[in-house]
This record gives sequence, C-alpha cells and structure tokens, in this order.
Amino acid sequence: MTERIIIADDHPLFRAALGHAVASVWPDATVIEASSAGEARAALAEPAECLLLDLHMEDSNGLSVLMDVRQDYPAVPVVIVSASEEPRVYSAAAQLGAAAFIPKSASLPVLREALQAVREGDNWFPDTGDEVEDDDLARISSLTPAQRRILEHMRAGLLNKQIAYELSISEATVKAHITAIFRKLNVISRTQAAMLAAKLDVDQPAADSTTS
Amino acid sequence: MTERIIIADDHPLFRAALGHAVASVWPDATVIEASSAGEARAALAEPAECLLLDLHMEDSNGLSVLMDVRQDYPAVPVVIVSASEEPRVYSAAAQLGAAAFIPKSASLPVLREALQAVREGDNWFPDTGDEVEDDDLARISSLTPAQRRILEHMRAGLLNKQIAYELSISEATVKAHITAIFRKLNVISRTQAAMLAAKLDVDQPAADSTTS
DNA sequence: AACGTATTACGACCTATGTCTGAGTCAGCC
DNA sequence: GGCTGACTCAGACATAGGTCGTAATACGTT
Repeated sequence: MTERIIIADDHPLFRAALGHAVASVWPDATVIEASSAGEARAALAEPAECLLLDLHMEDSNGLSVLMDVRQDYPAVPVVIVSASEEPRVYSAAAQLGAAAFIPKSASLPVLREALQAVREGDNWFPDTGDEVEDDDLARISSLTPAQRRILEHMRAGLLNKQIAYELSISEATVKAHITAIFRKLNVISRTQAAMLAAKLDVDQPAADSTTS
Repeated sequence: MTERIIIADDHPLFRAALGHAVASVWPDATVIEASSAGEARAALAEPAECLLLDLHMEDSNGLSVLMDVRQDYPAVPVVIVSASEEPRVYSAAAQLGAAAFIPKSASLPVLREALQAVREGDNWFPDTGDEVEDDDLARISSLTPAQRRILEHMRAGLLNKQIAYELSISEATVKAHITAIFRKLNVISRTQAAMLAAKLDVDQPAADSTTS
C-alpha cells in the first residue's frame, strides 16, 4: 500500500512547495493536503506515515495542535513547519514530541535533509549553536513595577518631564529609573528601549504558546 | 529579448512556488531570485519586467523597500507578496505605488490572476470592500529619500552621530533632517518618530497566533 | 537666462537626556 | 537590630538631541 503524507498548512503555495520536497523523499507516497487543523485531524483518521504541520493556521492555537496529535496518534511523526525562528519555539516543539522543526526560511536541501531524517526515524532540529542570545523577554520581566510604568510612558513618546508629571514624581527620579532600565535591557538610548518594549509587546505568542 | 522577472523573498521554498506561478503567466521570462532587499536592488540594475517583493526579509523591515524601489525604478511594477492579511497594509502598499498585493495565503489561481493583471498593466488588490485610509502613511511617504534613510536609522536606535557616520554626512545635517521629519510626521521626539515608522512598516507574519 | 521651489547641507545655540554621587524613606527578611 | 532591595530625590556634569538661520545645489517654469 502507498504511504500517506499529510501536509497541513493554510498557504496553498507553500503546500505545493512542501509537496515537491516530500515527493523527492517519499517518491511513491500519496500527499494529502489540509488547510486547517481540523482537516489535518480528519486526514489522520486513516494511518499516515508523517504529518507536516504548520503552527499558524486559522483554527489552531500554535503548539496545542501538536499536543493533541501526539496524544491521539503517537505513532505518527510530526514535522513542525513554522515561520518562527525562535529557539524557544524549537525546544517547546521538541518537548511536545515533534520529530522535526523546519523554519519556513529553510532551503529545499535543508528541508529534504530534515524529511529524510524523519523517514529514517531520527529527529531533526535547526542548529542553534548551543548558546542562544540572551533573552529579551527575561530581561524585560526583570524590571520593577515602577520601571515598567516608566518604560510604558517612554514607549508612548513622552518626555521625561511629562512622565514625571504623569506619575507624580520628580524628573530626577524618572531619569534614575531610566538609567536602571537601560542597564537591565542592555540598551543605551530611550529610543532603543522603546523599540524593544514595543517589539516584545507584539511578540506575546512566543511567551504564551507553552502555557495554554 | 527575454523579460526579466525578479522574485525577492527570503523563503527558498516560497520563491520556488512563486517561480512556478510566474512561469505560467510569463512563459518565456527569465526568473531572477533574490533572498534579500539588497539582492533585489542589485537585480534591478538591469531592466526588469516586474518585481515580486516580500515585505519581510532579513535586511528589510517592510514597506520602506517598496518606497525606495518606487522612487528609483518607477517604471517597474512591484507586486507585494506578504504574509499579512491586513487591509491597512493593502492600502498602504497601494498608496506607495505597488501594482498588486498578494497575501501568502492566496491560492495558485488567485496568484495567477493577479500576475496576469499586472502583466496587462492593471493593478490587483485583495477584495476588501470597505475603504481604509491612513493619514500617517501619506505623511511618511512625503518624506524625501534622505529623510527616509535617516528615519530608518533612527528606528534602528542609532545615535545622530552614528547616523551621520553611516550616511557620510555631518551630524548637523542629520539633525536638520530629523527636525524636518518631525514636522512632516507631526511628532516631537525621535522616539515618537521611530515608533510611528515601526508601526507603519510592520509586517509581522511570525507573530500573529496571539492568545488562545 | 531668470526665477521659484525643493532638497540637501552646515554651524551656532539652547534644551533634553543620561550619568554619577550621595542620600533619605519604607518594606520585607534573617 | 542589621541587611537588602525598591523607590524617591537633588546637584553637577557631559553629551545627545533639536531648532533656527543660512547657503549651495538641482530642477523645472516662465
């Protein structure tokens, strides 16, 4: 009987590209496309050789789909395909039983290498080079409440004088806090601090994905 | 002579998928792949029929690349390819002179339809119905090239001195440009300007699963 | 050629930002 | 009580940021 490979991704073009790569590793496999987590689960009702799973789909909450699938079909290796390049997401996926993690920025040879490894029963994860950059998130969460309030106002583009007025403290205190914030965030100007705060405020999903 | 079509996207697999679609619309064209904004600009040194441009690449932070390209090569139609589904981004791209906007979630037939329209000199944008307007966009696109360059550097958190060095101009000139930028963007500090630039240039495909 | 306008450029000048030193209060903790 | 950490503030200081006036260049108009 032919092997069934399920590709779950909500980007048709990307499914097509993945399909080509799959075909070169499993030449005789039947490729089943799914554009949502629901379709992927439906496709799993019949035995499958492998599941390529996108983390960003309309009806999916990130890694929770992976959890579900691993629970219900532990025999099916799951290859996570994600736009994320965050090492924290790699390791989260690994802990949840993914067989491989492929960033969408991967090239075709890399993709084939990963799929080949999975076919042979191995795991495959991106090479992060051991020591990852220090974590912005950890740094920002080390701020004290007063420092966080001030960072919020900095981000809004207020002057120190305005921040002092808003928080009913002196400008000297604002400056003192700001100096402490810069140290903790490892930046040297209020613009960098504000950009960092803004970036991390949008990047909530990375921090949130393991707790749901 | 053969037509040159440039595909700029940092995902090799997606470039391949786009290449297939392009080949079906421009059968005899030469497809040139670029994996960064820099490579795309280099490829534009020779006449090109069309540029397919991803908004999210390593060395680019969004729509600023589009601005630059439109400025330097107004004759080349630019098709924006983005993971974003935000109507606000569509209209931003339209205002900045993009010929088309294709969400990465588009199917192959839709993609072909858009490319065909561009080939015939038309525009093509996703069907959204209601109008979105953005004063900020109009303001930011009124910046001169020098001002835009400086805004980009401001956004990266550089000091005026560093910007001056990068652009080989004096710090006094940087300051003068910054003052002009503030007036045009209607802000009063570099932090506000940087936040505004970041907000409008956003194309955050990697971080949109948000909360459960 | 003469003109207006937009852009880029610069220096002088004042203000905002950020650092450093030092110090006071308050709360929790061993 | 002694210790620590968070929050508060002030004065002095150095530097970065921002405004203003001014000028050279470029480009299109008349």
